Amino acid sequence: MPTISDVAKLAKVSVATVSRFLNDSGYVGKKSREAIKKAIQELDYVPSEVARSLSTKQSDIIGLIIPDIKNPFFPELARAVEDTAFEYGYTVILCNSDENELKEKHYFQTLTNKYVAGIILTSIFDQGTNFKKLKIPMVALDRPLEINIPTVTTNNIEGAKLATQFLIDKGATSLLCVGGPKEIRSSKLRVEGFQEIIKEYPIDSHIIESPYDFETAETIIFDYLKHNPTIDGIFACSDASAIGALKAIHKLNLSVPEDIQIVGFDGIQMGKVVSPSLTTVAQNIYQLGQAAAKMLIHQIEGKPLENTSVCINPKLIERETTRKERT
Amino acid sequence: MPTISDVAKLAKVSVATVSRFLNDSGYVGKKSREAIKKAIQELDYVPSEVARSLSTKQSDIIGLIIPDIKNPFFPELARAVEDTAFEYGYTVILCNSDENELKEKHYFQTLTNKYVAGIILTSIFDQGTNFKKLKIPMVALDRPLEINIPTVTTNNIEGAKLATQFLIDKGATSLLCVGGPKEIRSSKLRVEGFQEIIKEYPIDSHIIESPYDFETAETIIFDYLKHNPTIDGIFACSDASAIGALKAIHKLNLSVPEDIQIVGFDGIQMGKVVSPSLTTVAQNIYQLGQAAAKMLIHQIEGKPLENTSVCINPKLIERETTRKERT
DNA sequence: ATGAAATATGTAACCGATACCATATTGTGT
DNA sequence: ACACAATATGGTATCGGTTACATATTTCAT
Repeated sequence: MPTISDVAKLAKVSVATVSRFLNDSGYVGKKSREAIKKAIQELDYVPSEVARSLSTKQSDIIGLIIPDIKNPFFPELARAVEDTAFEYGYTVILCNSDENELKEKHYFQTLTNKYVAGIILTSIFDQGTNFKKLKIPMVALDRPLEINIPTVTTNNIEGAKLATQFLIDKGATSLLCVGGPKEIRSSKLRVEGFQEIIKEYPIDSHIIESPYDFETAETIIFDYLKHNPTIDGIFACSDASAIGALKAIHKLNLSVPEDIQIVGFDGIQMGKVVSPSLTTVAQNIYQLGQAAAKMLIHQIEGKPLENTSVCINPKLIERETTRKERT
Repeated sequence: MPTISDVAKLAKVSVATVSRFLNDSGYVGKKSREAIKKAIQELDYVPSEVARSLSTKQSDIIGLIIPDIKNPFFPELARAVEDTAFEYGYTVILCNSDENELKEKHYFQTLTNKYVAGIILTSIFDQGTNFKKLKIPMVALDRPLEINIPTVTTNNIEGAKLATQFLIDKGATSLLCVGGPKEIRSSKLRVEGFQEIIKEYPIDSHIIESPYDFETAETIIFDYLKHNPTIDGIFACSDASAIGALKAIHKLNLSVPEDIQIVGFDGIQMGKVVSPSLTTVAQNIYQLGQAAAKMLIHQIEGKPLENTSVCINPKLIERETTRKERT
């Protein structure tokens, strides 16, 4: 691999001049410019990122910390982040935190030690104190944090309202809201949205909590429905629990949407594929990731942020777990 | 951030001694050892990976090049790789190649420029010449390459045989094999396995090709089935196309498994969730990723590889797209 | 013509490690 | 006690860039 001094030698200039040329900093004469261009071409020279990082204390790596790439929500997000990073010449390190605070801290340590340019974080912990110390550009994704860093989220309240209103419009009269783990703020907001609509109607409503995975959700919902047979509409705060609900209802020998209607939240691929296919409040996951990556890169490159936080409106996708007509 | 020389100063030794201590190379006296330990503790010192990389021309980063993390097969794989990397103190850069040769090359360039310790590659291209030049530790994952590098794959032929035999045992008499894109070697092998079983039976068989995504698969299979109504068993070389098949059959107003039985290949999550749930040849995806990562790290750390290639046997999971009893 | 400003370029310190080489000290066999 | 090996440690070049500073040349207004 050729180095900057190889280029300098071939172009008969100093390394400083080559460096100035590469970074477009300071003056470089026309002749030198040409000579350097030729030398770079000839040697097939690419500057060493590592050396550059050591010198500038900044690499072209972005850290992406998410709970678990296996969770169907995150692949698309990761893809969006990687695509955007790629477009701007950055590279992505993938970190699965498992929502484990220690692991998350460890990643912070590792990433800063690599002089990453920035971090995109989907976390339930309020790492406030940690961040401040680091002062690396950062964007919170999907789940708003307490501390004041730029954030990209879906409009959770609005989405929940959409879903709840839709269920009511389709004739549901006794609603169950399946919330996610209470540590997750976005889930809390979705429950809030649900409540806001509910309080405007003289309607029977229930709220339960369940983790975001189908198996557990299925069990919990199964039990709850068994003891509450009046329920005829479910708003699940995640598609995963919606799918769990679907299975639970099947097991109870009830049918969807005739006996119980379901609206999920997230818009993961799987929702298309289950049957009946899932009516859901779809987040624009790709857009979320893209927005976060762009915001981060803007920060990194010192461009002013027009918005310190972005809130993307979700869209209700009507599929088969809700009725076609108002009953 | 404290540096090695801060530690040296505090411990009243030279940086060389600290370095020797850190890397356990060369002699370090007992007194120095203690002093250094204390200094490190006190300063909360962590060696700079970047500086180390520059010096040794090797980082603790592993590059993972896959076609697309959105493809449901890869999240679990990526997770396995990341987990294993984490366990051994490595970090993973995620690269989505989109099976685009240029993009893949670009990633190779970027990764080597970062002095990555090794690369795990799922590619259809035979980058032989590129690799040789780089001579970075490398492992081919899932899709065997022509060139001779360590490889981790599922036993595709065996899996296909399992599936085909199973369909025949369950009474299918006219089989359709839905292969993947012909550039993908694993898909070719699955078709081969299919053929090997078929030729032992006096059975009607068809082979078609379809990309690995449901929408397209659905269309292609729909058309094919319409013109070939005798078909009563489908072996799809991917779960994605199996799910496509499922939908196509529904559209034709036929039922699964009564009219047509289906066996997929891959064992992705989604297969559990569709209804009827998918009988499939499940790859042990996590194990694949883990094995690949371990092999790579062994190479990196100069440990001898006991096997230059690992072939993991898949397992047939019987669910609802095949009949319970032989007809 | 002249001095200030703008342009052009080179030297060398620095980023934070590693590792080669030289030197000093200790241990061991005879 | 002496030679020689083993142990312990430090100095410093090096990895491949960036950048502050010094110096040289050109441009240009007055």
